Amino acid sequence: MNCWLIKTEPSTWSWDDQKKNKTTSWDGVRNYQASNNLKAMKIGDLCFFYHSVTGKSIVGIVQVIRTYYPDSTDETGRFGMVDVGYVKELAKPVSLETLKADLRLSNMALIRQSRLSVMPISSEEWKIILEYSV
DNA sequence: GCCAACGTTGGC
DNA sequence: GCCAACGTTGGC
Repeated sequence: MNCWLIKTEPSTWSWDDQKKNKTTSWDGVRNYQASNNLKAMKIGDLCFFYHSVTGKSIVGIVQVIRTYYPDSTDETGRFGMVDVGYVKELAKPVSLETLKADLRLSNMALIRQSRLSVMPISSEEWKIILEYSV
């Protein structure tokens, strides 16, 4: 199983929305690198749910429930999406500041490539981040 | 196929 | 609100 981190601006789609709706189509990705990451996701893969701009924290975990398929909101037909379902909320959100302060996480794409919206997370990184969330 | 101009993302 | 980083577009 692989682990991921997906970003969203709370004004567009927030953790509260996710909690209320349980599942959602992760549409709107318009970047090839991010889209390729979506394509590599498998059913059951876990994703950290990150609030960008407002919050700048990992707030919860979702799980892939449908693999890559065409994004109906993309007129060019170039990009796809996956469906994700609510798994759980972190007891404590993990802020970008916290992640940046831990040198073991300094290779994370979240830090090195701030504009990428879908990125893989190594199992070591996943574990470290989870420890901050309790 | 190069690159300038432009648009977008997201941290600060 | 600003701006750095970076992706995309389109003229040549």
